Amino acid sequence: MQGKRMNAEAEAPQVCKACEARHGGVCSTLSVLQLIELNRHSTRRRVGAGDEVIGQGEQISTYSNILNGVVKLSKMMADGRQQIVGLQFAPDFMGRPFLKESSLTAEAATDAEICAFPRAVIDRIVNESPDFEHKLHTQSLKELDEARDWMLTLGRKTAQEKVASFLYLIATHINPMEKFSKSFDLPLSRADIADFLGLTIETVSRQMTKLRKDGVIVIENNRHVTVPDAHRLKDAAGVD
Amino acid sequence: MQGKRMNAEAEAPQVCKACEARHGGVCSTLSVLQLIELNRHSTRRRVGAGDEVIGQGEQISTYSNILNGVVKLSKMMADGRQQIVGLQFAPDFMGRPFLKESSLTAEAATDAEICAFPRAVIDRIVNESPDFEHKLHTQSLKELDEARDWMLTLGRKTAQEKVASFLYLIATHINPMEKFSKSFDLPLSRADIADFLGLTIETVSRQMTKLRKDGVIVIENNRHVTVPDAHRLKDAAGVD
DNA sequence: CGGGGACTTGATAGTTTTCAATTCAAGTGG
DNA sequence: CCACTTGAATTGAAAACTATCAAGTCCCCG
Repeated sequence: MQGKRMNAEAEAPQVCKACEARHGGVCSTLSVLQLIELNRHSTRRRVGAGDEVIGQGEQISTYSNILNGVVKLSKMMADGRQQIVGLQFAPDFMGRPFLKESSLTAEAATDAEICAFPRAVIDRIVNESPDFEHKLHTQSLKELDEARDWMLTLGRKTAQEKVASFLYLIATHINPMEKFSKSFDLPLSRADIADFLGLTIETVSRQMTKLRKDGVIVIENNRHVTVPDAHRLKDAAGVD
Repeated sequence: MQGKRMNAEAEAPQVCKACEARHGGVCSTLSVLQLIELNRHSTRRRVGAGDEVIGQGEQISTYSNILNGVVKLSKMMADGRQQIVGLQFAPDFMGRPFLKESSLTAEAATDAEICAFPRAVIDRIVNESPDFEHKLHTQSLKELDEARDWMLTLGRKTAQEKVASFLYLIATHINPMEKFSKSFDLPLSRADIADFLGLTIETVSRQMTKLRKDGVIVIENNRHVTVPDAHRLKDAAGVD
């Protein structure tokens, strides 16, 4: 211990030690040395709800980890119609490896904190470290599974089931510590929920009201939702 | 040359040499030795239209390469509603790495040929060969991009645009040699198209008729489609 | 040539959207 | 502290789109 400075005993950067993304995030596969290297180039950043992290068609210059908050990924058509194609929660990795240009827009849905890395550094680590690519691959596959689940929701469910599916998704993702949160603030506005479900604001509102009147959920202040019975919500969502 | 038999000069298996999947498929990253090893355990198989390759909820015991034909990936709800969440063309790799159970059904849409590998062999090669995992990762990302594009179609496009989008997708994927095929046989029945677009058979039929009457497409014998002007189809699909 | 599945077409019903008005909550400034 | 403004959300009525139900037609195949 006396001043020995072997590489193997180097310490992880202070900010990483306390970082939510290390537990389950992509950084968890990195060696202490890689962590130090990556940390040297990373910038922790706070973004406000509504801020754009990257725009559809822009050059991809950085990737990021989400430390807390919710980020929405969306696509827009030429005439303005919009579809949210994914939500990302801590400790998700954000960015599309191996592509120069982003095919979607990433925008903070809530206030959020992210840890941003220059593209070049990540690309190098991917080449050097198979474990790191494996971790990214695993997350890509998870996102693909989620996207396909959502395709079933978009294509085949009724408005009622769609809204219930959305609430179920949030209840199961908003708090990484819980399997199902019985009470939570919605991270999305009615307009965003509509864009996620392929509905209009009015239809979302009507179906929320119906779920409330049916006793499946309790709503306070428009944004706070309580779910007395997870099974009833799951049934309403049409989930097996 | 005189009878030298060094490993580096071993020959790729005869079947692999002629294999479509080697050109652009995952096998293209393998060394000759790995190819020999993989080939020892692979079985080439012909499946008829409608045959199930793997079922939702089943154990995943094999992965496969598609050599020719089209395979549809679909999800079903408890009450029978169904959604096709992806189409795979040669030389796509089929299977969900790192998961024991399939979350979807893979079924041949047309007669097809596939090259099947036992799960264990692939899993080992993934561990040994970072290039192979990289190739799988790349394909996963491509599928994720396609899934998200389709989410926009499912959530925000009209029936007319959906059908045009489907035809555009087929025209750009049915023949790996062409960027856009002006004439092709539809690999899916009207029922399958409906399940892919989140519509009913009748609506698909009506929109096909409308596109035909508008001169965007020519239909012969129900299954054969000709597209006189790719731009008109693209516009009808609402693609930027 | 007949049977049967796949596809089309028509009429009607149902769901979701659109348009419009209203309520609500939270700030802002007098 | 109370109007007033503003943006978000709810509610209502009418319109539009897609699904459903019900015949037909076409085409492949024996």
